Amino acid sequence: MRLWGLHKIARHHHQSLLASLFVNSRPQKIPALCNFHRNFCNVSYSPELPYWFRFAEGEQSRDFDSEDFLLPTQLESFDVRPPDNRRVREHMTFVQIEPSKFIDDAIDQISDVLKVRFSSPEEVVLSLSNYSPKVSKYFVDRILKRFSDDWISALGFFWWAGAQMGYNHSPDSYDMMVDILGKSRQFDTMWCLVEEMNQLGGLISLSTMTKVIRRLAKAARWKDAIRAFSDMEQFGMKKDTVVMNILLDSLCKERSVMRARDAFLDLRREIPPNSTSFNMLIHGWCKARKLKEAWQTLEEMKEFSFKPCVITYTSLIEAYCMDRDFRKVEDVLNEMRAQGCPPNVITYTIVMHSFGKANDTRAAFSVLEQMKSDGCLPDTSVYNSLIYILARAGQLREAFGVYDDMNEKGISPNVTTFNTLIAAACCHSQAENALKFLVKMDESSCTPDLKTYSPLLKLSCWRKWTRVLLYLVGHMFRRDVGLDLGTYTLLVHGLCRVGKLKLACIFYEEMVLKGFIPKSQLSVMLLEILDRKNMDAAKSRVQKLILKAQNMRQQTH
DNA sequence: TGAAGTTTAA
Repeated sequence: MRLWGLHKIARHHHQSLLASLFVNSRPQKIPALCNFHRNFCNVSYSPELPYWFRFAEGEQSRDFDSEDFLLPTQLESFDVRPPDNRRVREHMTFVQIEPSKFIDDAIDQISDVLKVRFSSPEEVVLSLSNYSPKVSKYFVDRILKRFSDDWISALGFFWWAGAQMGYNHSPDSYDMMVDILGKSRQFDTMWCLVEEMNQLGGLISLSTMTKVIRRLAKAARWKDAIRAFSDMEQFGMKKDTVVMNILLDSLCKERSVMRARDAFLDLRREIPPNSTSFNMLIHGWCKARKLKEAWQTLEEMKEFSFKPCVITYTSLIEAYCMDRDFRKVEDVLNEMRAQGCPPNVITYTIVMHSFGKANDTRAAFSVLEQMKSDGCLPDTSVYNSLIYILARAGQLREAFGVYDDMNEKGISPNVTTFNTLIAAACCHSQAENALKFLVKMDESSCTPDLKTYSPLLKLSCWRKWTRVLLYLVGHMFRRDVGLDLGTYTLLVHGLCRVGKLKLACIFYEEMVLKGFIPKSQLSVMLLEILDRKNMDAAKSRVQKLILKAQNMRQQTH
């Protein structure tokens, strides 16, 4: 039996967008794919509809052998280049060669090397020793971003690149590397790198320490986070209010207001707090739904002779909104006005949005009116919220209309705008519209993220549009959007449900190899189905992966 | 990501 996803593939034989999905399949072996290629070139281009989608739609009922596919993350060449889609769509069949293509090719070449699972960064350096592309900051940052959840490859590459003639890492790239190590909880290695930055001199900045502190707090290493702050002076940095606030904020955001408060009580004797310090704490209490403590902190704030501001009150309002306590919301709004501190766009957005969430569309709109009559100019977030509220109320057409409105009024959409639109369309099974927005997004300056794709992926699973699904995964890879645990889970689960077991296994395998630990429910489900279908080879392979995942779990705890 | 808001939950 052939191993999943391990076929060698030829480089560059197809230049077309969709054809890249099939790079791995050998046309002479699979007639359907030959037809595909021929059909593809003759498909008439309709500007409204992504052409690849039309094709995929016609194919929805046909199954194919997923053994003939590689995950796009394993493909050598996958021609969906981010900034250049307009030209691709005009010409449809061929991507023109750009000067930047050479850099992109070099990036791909190095990526191919890095995709192998190495057991140490040293091994990575060794494997890269035969390569000598021209290294630049752009180059390094692209690779680091792409491998941001694979610290071994990232670090090995980082060392290798730093050793190239005529190239020195920028402080920025160092910070990225520090962040990657922190994200994968390689704290010893992270500290070594920070030490190196210190020795080289002048590389450690506030942003470095911010990353260190936030990552430690996120990993529940609160004491270490506080220690990192206390030891900052040995890196030649001042412990001032700004940094203390970063510490407080990190602790608050990681669901540990109590610790933030303790640290605050401890530190405020040596470092004078400012109103930001108090606002952060109040926000922390609000997020933890400890309204009493929030109000207490507000009193303390006054004792320190800081006046509560819009931000202070807005945090409290948000907390009451989460409780759907709209009477209290009104009280705080009135208090704000009485204090000469009127609500702003953000305050109103929060209130409007939570009325929308509570399915009270009318109330939401009356907040919008109030906001306008108070002279607040609606911004992108307000429009985004409106789109969400309308879509939630089933008024999809109106929601899409808001998008047109924005463009007319010169308010630029952002990632969230597109994500909301795409999610709304998917939610109402309007795949075509969802994909249209994805294309529009490519034309705009917004870079998609995971949230852009997850509703689309979910829908493609549902509809059994395997090709669309694979296309999307390739699209993600090209834009350096990595799959996370949730997305892998969604894919494996969805694919199992519609009976695409081999493909589900491929994703499952990649998930484990990337170091994600699947929830046991997922593994059990996959095994059960494989068992029922008598897919013994697949089953034993999955069992091995489960063992591997269990070992990983033990290592991290 | 990071002083407050907009995307995601049966």
